[in-house]
Amino acid sequence: MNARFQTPRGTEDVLPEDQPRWRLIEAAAGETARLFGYERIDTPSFEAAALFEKGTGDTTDIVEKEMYAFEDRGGEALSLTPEATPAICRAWLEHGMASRPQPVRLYATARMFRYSRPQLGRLRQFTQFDCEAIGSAGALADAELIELNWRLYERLGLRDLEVRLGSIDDIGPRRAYLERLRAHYRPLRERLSPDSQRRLERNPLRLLDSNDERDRELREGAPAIVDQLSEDAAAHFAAVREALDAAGVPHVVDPLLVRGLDYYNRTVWEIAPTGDGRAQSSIGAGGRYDGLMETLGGPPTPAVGFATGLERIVIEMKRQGVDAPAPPAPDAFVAHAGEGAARAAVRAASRLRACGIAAVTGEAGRSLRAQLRRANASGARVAVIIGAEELARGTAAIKDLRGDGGQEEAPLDELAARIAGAQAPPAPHWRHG
RNA sequence: GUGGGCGUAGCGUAGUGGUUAACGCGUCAGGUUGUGGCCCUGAAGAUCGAGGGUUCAAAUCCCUCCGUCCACCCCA
Repeated sequence: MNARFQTPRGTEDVLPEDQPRWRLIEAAAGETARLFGYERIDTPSFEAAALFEKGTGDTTDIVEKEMYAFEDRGGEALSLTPEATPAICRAWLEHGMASRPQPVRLYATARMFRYSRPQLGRLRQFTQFDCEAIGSAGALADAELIELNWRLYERLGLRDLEVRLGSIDDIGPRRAYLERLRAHYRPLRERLSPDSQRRLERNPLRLLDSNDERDRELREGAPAIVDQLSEDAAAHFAAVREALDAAGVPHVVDPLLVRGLDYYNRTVWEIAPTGDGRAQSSIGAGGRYDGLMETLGGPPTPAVGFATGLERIVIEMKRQGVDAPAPPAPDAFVAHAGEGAARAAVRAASRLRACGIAAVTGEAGRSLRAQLRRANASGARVAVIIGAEELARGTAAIKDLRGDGGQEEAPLDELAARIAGAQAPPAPHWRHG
C-alpha cells in the first residue's frame, strides 16, 4: 500500500456520498447571491504573484509563508490564488467595471490554495464562496454583505451561529490607536508571552485576543479600538449595526475581533458556531477594504466583502446533523441473460433514457439473480428483464421492485410508455437550432 | 513553522513480543434449469502507513519519514 498514490497533504476527494451536501451548498450560495443582486464571476486559479504581495499584503502570513508561488516555464512569477478578493478587484479594474452602475456586486465560488499545516477545517486546497460589493462607501453595503452571509447559513438550516462584529477604524486613526496600544504594553514587554513580544511591534492588535494567560492579565486597562473610533468610523459602525437590526440579523460586538489581512478598515466580522472553542471554527468572515483598489493601482474605490469556506460549512452541517437530499435512484434497471439479450438490453436502456427515464444495465455474464440483487440495491423502481424467452417474443418483463415484485410483460417498443406510467413526461434537454 | 495524540482489509473495530492477524458492514459467488429484499454457506480482500533498528521471534519495543487529528501560529 505504500507505493500507492494518495491525495497530496492538505487536499481531499469529495466522494459521491458527500456530493449532495456540496451541491446543496453551492446551489444555496448561488440562490442567496441572486436574491441580493450579486452576479457570478470566475477568475483564474492562478494570478501574478505580485497581485497578492501588494493586495493581501506582503507582511501577512498568507503571503509570507503560505503562498503557492512559482515561476512558470516562461519565467512569470505566479501564485495559486490564496484568496479571492484581490483577484476580483483585479478583474474589476481590468474590465473597466468602474463604468458599470456602482456598486458592482459580484460573487464567486472557487478553490483557494494556502500552504499551511492542515487541520480539521483547514486544508491546503479549499473552496470559498466569496461576495464583494465594489464601489459603495455606505454602511448599508456592509450590512447587506453580513446579511447575505447570514442568510446563506440560515437557508442551509444551520443553527447556533453568531455574528461577531467589530471595527478597526480607518488607516490614519488606527495608526494613532496602535501607538496608544503599544504605549500601554511597552512597559510590560518583559512579562508578555514570547509570541506577543513579537506581535508588539508587528501586529499589536493581536495582543488583545491572545489566549496566553500572561497576556490576558496584562490586557487590563488596554484601550479597545471600538471604544475609541474616529468620528466617521464610529458613525459608520453605528449605521451598520442599525441596518443589521433593521434586517433582523442578530449580532454581537466583539471588541477583540481582529482580521489578519492588511487591507481591512472599519467594519470587520466573522460568523462562527456559538461557544465553539476550536481555533479555526469560524465559517465565514469579511470586512471593508476601502484602500485595496488604490493599492492595486486603481482609483480610490470603497468596497466590502466576505468569504466563507465550503469545507467548514460541510463540517458544521455534519456536526449539526443537517442532511442534504440524495439524488434520485435510477428509474429502471435492465437485467439480461443469454445470447443476444445484451444487445436488446443496451437498445432498451438507450430508448428509455431518450424518454428521460434513468436506466442502468446489468453486468453481462452475471446471473439474473445477481443482477436483480444489484437492481434492488440500486433503488430502481422497476427491473426490466430480458431473457431468451422474452427476446424470442420481442418483449421484456417489467418487475415492480417497490411492491411485492409483481411483473408484467410488454413489447420492447412500449417499455418507456409502460414504465413512465404516472411519472411526468420528460422535459427536452436540448434542441437542434 | 513549534509541541503533542493517533495510523490494523473499502469502512468501523479486536488483537499490545511467540503458530496460517480476528470480527462486523460492504464486495463477489452459491443456496433457484432465468427472478431482488430476509436468511444461510463460501470466497476474495491486510507485506498491520513506509523505511530502518532491537530480539531466537515485532502489528506489538526503539528511531526516521509520511499521513491525519489536536493545541499554538494564522485563517474561510
